[in-house]
Amino acid sequence: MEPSRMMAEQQALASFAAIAQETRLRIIRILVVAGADGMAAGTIAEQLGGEAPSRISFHLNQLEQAGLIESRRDGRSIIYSVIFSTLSDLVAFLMHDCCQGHCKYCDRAIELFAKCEGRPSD
Amino acid sequence: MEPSRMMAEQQALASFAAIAQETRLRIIRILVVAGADGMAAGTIAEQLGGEAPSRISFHLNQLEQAGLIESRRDGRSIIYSVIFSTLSDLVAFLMHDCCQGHCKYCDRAIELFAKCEGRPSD
DNA sequence: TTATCATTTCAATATTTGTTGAAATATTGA
DNA sequence: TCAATATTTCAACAAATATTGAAATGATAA
Repeated sequence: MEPSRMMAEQQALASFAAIAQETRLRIIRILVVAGADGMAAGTIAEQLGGEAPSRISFHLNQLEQAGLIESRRDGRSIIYSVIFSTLSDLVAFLMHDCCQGHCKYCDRAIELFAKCEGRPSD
Repeated sequence: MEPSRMMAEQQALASFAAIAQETRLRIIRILVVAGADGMAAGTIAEQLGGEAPSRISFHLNQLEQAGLIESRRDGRSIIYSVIFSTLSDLVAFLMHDCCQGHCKYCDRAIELFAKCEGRPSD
């Protein structure tokens, strides 16, 4: 993969920092399951066991700043959803760090992974 | 992949925190290139541009605590090397978070990636 | 047109993480 | 043994991150 298609290091660092936190990793997992529909902030908080709203809001904001999730308003609620391409780029970045791009298995694995992006098996 | 073969969440959190730092990410990359031979702490510090030894030592320790690298003494030097299996498990963990394991592409990608572990193309 | 609901923002505080320089430890060679 | 080398450990400090509760914002419904 050419460097131009690789996630920038600063973006990768921000993404790793974002998911290196228990609550935020749980949020990502919840949103991956929710898929393209996304989920309201309040529903996420509920699934997390009713934590303080300001706390959830703080972590949602961290994830959004890192480019891992995005939000839209729907009536009173704010709906968050995961940005699969960022997650996918992050996996590819980590793979390349691991094998330094001189392994045919990784290139093929990245190629396959790019076809996924959270969609169910087809 | 069965949950039993999956990296534990706490291990994943520790690994993400470890690589979510510029100096440490650079160390990982240097050590991936160094491969199985590893590299002495001083040589790593040199490649990083001659930072304070205590600082490098601090970050090497963080990476070792997270299970991403290991060390052995060789004379006066301490040689660090990357633990490819941890890196590889981390990629697999992130992939599963992304697609929740219901995607055939990911399963195949993980299978391929497991064959790599930093070895050059063969 | 006010009350309520969903969420964010803010300020205070607590906690964790990173940096620095000096001193300690371990190994080797003179 | 003594000096030099390689690295870690420690204590002090600085900076970044997380939590809390209260107040502010924005949307809807009575």
